[in-house]
Amino acid sequence: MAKVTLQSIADRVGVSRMTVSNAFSRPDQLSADLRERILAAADELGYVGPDPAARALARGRTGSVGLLINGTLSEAFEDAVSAAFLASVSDALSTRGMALTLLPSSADQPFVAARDVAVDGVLLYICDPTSPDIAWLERRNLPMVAIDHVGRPGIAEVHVDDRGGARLAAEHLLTLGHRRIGIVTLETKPESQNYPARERMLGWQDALAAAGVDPVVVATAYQPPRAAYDAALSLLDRPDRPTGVVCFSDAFAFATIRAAESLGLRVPQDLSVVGFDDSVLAASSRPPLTTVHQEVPAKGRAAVEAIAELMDGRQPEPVMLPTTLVVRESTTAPTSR
Amino acid sequence: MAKVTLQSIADRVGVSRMTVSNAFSRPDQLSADLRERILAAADELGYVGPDPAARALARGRTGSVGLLINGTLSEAFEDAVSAAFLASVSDALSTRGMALTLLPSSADQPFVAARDVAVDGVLLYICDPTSPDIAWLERRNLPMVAIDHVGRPGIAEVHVDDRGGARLAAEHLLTLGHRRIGIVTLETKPESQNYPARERMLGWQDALAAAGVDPVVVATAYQPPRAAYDAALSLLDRPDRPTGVVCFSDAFAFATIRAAESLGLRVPQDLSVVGFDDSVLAASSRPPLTTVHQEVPAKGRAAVEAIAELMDGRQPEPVMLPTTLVVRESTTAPTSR
DNA sequence: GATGTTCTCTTGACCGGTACAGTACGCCTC
DNA sequence: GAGGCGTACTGTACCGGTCAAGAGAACATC
Repeated sequence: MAKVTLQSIADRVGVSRMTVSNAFSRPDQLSADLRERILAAADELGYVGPDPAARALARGRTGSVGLLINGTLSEAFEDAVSAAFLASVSDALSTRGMALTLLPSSADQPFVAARDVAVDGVLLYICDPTSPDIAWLERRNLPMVAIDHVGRPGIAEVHVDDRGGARLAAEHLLTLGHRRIGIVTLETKPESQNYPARERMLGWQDALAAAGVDPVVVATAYQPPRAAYDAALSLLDRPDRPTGVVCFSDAFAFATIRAAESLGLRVPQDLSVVGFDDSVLAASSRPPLTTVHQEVPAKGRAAVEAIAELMDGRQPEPVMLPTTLVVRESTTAPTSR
Repeated sequence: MAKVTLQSIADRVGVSRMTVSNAFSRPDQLSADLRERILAAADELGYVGPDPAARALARGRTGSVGLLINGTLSEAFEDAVSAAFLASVSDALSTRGMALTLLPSSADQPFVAARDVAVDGVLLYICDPTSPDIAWLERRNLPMVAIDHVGRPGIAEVHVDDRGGARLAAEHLLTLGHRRIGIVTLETKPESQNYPARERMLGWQDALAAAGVDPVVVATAYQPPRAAYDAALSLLDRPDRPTGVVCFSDAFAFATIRAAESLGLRVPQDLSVVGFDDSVLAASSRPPLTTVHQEVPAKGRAAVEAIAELMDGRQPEPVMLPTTLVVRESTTAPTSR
């Protein structure tokens, strides 16, 4: 059986191909009656609808937005926060009639998704700004929105108030009376600045410096929960261990709590722990985690909003979403010792 | 500035457009010397590479595979197991030079991704086999692979030995000496049979029936952890409560453990709990969860393998991956009471 | 009754590539 | 030196749509 195209339907009905195209894509351009007949004929011939690839070429839009993530996606998905972000992005896109295409990083592979996959715009989620993939995207002149990290000139931005949130976390410990405070965070390599890690560090330091407290910092390369656990151990397994710890994320906080417990310390009695992100697990963990809440779904929606504006030729305002402290049961006043 | 196409490069170098195309897509078709010159000219003109949309139309392949998930993606992503599956799919695809496009379900939306998005094949992950989206995909004649659920004739399948794994879980409790056994599982609506839920139920029943044990079943609509928690509560908050429980998933098991603890029951001393999936959280939870292990990354790879075979015109064998029991600390012999 | 207007449908060009069947030429073979 | 063959490049016909401008008829306007 020959392939069914607009032309075969047109021949069948006795109209021009363009009219058939309009029947599908611009119903207001023809009479309702004729449209009915065309759709009937199309159905009869087994036509499914305009071919997406052909339409993409003709229209200059593919109807899907890319998401670039550095490293393997496994890492990204295993984190509750990124998973929630992805979900909200995808949901927001679909209400606008677009799909989400995941662009794997091209590291050590001949296939360069950023060059070879058809998309109308790209969200940069956890990306090294110096990555060659971003360079490809720039050459393609694709609209880009950077989430949670500073991109380059010409790249729109959506992020959260990491610094302010971190400040709240540290101030919370200070207000409770803690003075020996530890920080368990992600190592920020100088060349590939992890924006949230840097900003959160600044926020903690803001608050601690204002109170004249000198924190003990342990930082780890990205590989929670194992690495965070080890880092936390090294922080806690010493005589002058902190009474309170602020952590880069909830995942880091959970690792820290496990490390504390393995040393026989109870949270929060012996150690107060503050997370960051307020992931779905934070409320139901034991003890329920005091953490900094960020609006992940709103972040996804804002990113989609921004990319849509760019695709329409407008220039979106940079977005910075608020963070708030959520006090649960993993923090309390230090016991005098 | 005019758009750079193969033609403009061809004019510049003084060769035919086809030769330029070959320089990019089939390097063996021209001399290395000329190819160099063409690439240099392309670079100079700011050419990025063959336009993906045009190439997709001409070649008849888009280079991306769709993933259809029923319901909002939020649900899918929040589950550690599906997230891991997605990650492995995406990684496996990228090594084959393909990207993954997420196709949101069309429920209550005018936009039908299954009809309008350009993909070369589709993975059906957690899909109602009767969904209209699948009907669209069938009309488009796209290769399809169903994961974890029975599709229809013509749809390849990849799943795990749910039934066998469930049997192992139940036999484990029986071997430990449990005789009052509960089941906390997902409700399977008759019309949209959830394949894993049904198969696992069969597996539990296989083992329990063979031992002459009549389980107490509580099933819940899909909305863990809250619904699973409530279901588990109703199971445990009675005088003749079970001493051991098998659960649909690790998430259900965690909910069950929380429910038990809220009633003052200790796991495993007062209640043994077995999960399913062996998600990343199972080993590090407290207590570490006895559960049924399934090879999620292998499942992703197998699905990609199958879709690739279909795209090559071959017919893949149905795949069934093994499951194994992983005994940790959430189960023990029942205390006589 | 000449002059808009609106509604419907058609015409022709174009989107930016790739497939396939040549053609031209150099080299080897006997 | 005719025939055969491999290499390097070209010509033409698609792939299956959409856009923008135009043509013809029906209806309204003055």
